[in-house]
Amino acid sequence: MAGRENREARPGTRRRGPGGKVALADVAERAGVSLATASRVMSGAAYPVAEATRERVRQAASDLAYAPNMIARALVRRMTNTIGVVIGDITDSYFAEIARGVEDQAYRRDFLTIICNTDRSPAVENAYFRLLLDHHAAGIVIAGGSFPQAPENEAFRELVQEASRSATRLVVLSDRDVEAPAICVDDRMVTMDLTRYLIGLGHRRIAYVEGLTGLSTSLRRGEGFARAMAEAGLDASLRYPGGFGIEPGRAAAALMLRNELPDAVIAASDEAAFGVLTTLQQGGVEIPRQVSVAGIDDNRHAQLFNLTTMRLPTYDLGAMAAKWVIGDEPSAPDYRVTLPCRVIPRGTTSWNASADKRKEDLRAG
Amino acid sequence: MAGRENREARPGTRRRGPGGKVALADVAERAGVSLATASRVMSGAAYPVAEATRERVRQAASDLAYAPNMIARALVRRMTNTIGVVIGDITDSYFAEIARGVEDQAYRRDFLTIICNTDRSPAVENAYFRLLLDHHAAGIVIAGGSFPQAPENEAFRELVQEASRSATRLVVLSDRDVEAPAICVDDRMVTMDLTRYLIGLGHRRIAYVEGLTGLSTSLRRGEGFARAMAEAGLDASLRYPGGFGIEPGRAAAALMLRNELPDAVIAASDEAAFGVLTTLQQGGVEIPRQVSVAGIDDNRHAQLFNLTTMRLPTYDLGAMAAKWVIGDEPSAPDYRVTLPCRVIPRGTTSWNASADKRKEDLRAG
DNA sequence: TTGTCGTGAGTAAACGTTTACTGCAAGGCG
DNA sequence: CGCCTTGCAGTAAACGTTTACTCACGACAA
Repeated sequence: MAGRENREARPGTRRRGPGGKVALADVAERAGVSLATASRVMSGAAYPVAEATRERVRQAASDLAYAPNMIARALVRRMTNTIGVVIGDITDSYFAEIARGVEDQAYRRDFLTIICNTDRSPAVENAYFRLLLDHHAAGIVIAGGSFPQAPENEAFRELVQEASRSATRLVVLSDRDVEAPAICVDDRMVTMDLTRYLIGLGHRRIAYVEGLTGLSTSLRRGEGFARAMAEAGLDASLRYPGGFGIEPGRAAAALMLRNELPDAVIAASDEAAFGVLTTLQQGGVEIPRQVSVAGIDDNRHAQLFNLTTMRLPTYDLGAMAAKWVIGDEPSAPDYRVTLPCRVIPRGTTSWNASADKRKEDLRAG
Repeated sequence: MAGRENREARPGTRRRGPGGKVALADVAERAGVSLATASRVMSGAAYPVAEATRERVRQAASDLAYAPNMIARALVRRMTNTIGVVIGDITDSYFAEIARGVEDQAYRRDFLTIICNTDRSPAVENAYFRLLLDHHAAGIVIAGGSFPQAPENEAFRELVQEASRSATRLVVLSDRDVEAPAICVDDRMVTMDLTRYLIGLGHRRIAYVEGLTGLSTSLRRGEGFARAMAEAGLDASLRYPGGFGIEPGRAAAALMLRNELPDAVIAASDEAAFGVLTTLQQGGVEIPRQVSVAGIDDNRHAQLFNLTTMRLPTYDLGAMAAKWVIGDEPSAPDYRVTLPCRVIPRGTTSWNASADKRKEDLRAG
């Protein structure tokens, strides 16, 4: 018994290779158990191993500073401990918040978060989708809206099919019209509620600065604005081509300054609203006395500008997606959640003074 | 010859498994070549393969829609096609820009970018470092500064050692005082140049809003401020405890409003400068007539606030790091680059009117 | 004719885990 | 006393590539 603690190398056993990395075989050898037993202890599998043996293996692993090779594990499990997040641009705080939501959940379970910036190119989106599938990511979170007209949509659909056949879980954070779990916001409702809020403040002549042209999100937000205006019997034709960045907001505001000012402006994003806000101010317009301005997002800087905005649950979108990907519930192909949003009233919007006049006119008339 | 196109299965050959995934063996079989040859064609290795054979394999791969299993490849290559980026918080535009720089380069070579938010916790930083090492990332980019006092520094140092023994390349984007390639900015020079610029504008009483307490970057920036003030014979004691966010800027400005206003304020980050700026304005101070304000970073919103700031090459920091990680040059253990920064003068700083008076006083006196 | 070389292709051994089987005691039961 | 569980642990076959060797074959010089 004594002196035979270390058996000679079995086939499969191996001392530390040239890389110097200690492998599970080294741990097994030191603990005097088989590779299988060592694996069962280290991988935390629910498998009957005597407590004494378990402890011996743990000790050996700790002595040797054993670090499991995740790649080898991934090979047999057919799955890496990674979650891919496909977004427009990490530099955009909207996407950054989503990514952060994913990452926080991922970190808790020792998952790694892969960021994929597409710059809203459907081709790049597909390329990344493929890359993540090839990487055997545990999950893929696709966060951008789609371009209903894009020719790449067909390929995208095929990739979704392929994903559903594989073990990697797909979540979509915007209505992509594909068979995949979706965690969304009701974009139509977002602008409807915001528009109603402004109408409620007495504004009648409301301008809308559109989102990025062709994007599904933009389309739906535009619809929401139109519908809310229509239900109040107002004219929804005061629209400006836009985008989600600062510049489009600036350009729209510059146009407004040349004509009769609107009572209020809704921009499809906070950034665009910042552009509108600063440009109007530079043009001598007092906000909110003359014009109310509202954005969508409630990003970190909205508070700084004291901007009224629609708060979007960006972080939660990401966090929920990650939770489902990592979670143990069985796959739910018809999983679909809509998260609520709400108006955050701040200083860039106020009661429309001229509305008082209108009311009086009505009363008098 | 005819009818024998498909040889029977050799050992190692295998039809599509339950996962339905086509493997290289399937391609080899269809092309009527060995696994090795198929591998040599698909992996693009520089190895003599006849053009006809090469084409046959390519065709087979394309017919079967073969997608190589990156995990298996990674196992034998002992390296995944991933780059880890360890940052404070992706939601902070400073880090987002760095991450974007990395990702752009990574994407070009089909590398995946892993984002690791530490929230500036040395413990989390180490945990992620370990995780990335275990993941056999091709490279690790560490972007945050260090806390010279942190007890975790010892473990960090050991991880650096381990990294240097492994094949994964480590780059540090801030002076971490470890044996690793570094791509940095001279933080001392950053504040020195900015302070000199303000002194050049005639400001004498200059306040400094510090960065996050204890962080090496903050310490060096503080030193730079002090040195520039000293060399001009000015008092550098007007310092406010700070941080890199908006709130610390606000708090510092609130304090300033209670006492004699400074001629100018330098904040250790743009965000803090935004806080200073808006709070001073809300307090009735005219910028830049009464007080000049400058930040550090030149982030996306600096332009919106018309903020004078020091432009930091954040994107390039990330891009260069990624290039080196992916690049083919042999490892350069003493690789060390310092990137230049420059002042971006904007509207929040101006010539100090009272300096004219001083000058006249001097002339008269 | 024989030895040498270059070219193109195949064999099989890694890479480091996980896990489906198999095996062996010990204990319960008829 | 034989048989069937049950609890632990070991054997070996995957997982899907890459790559160090080996080999066959034709050309070419000696």
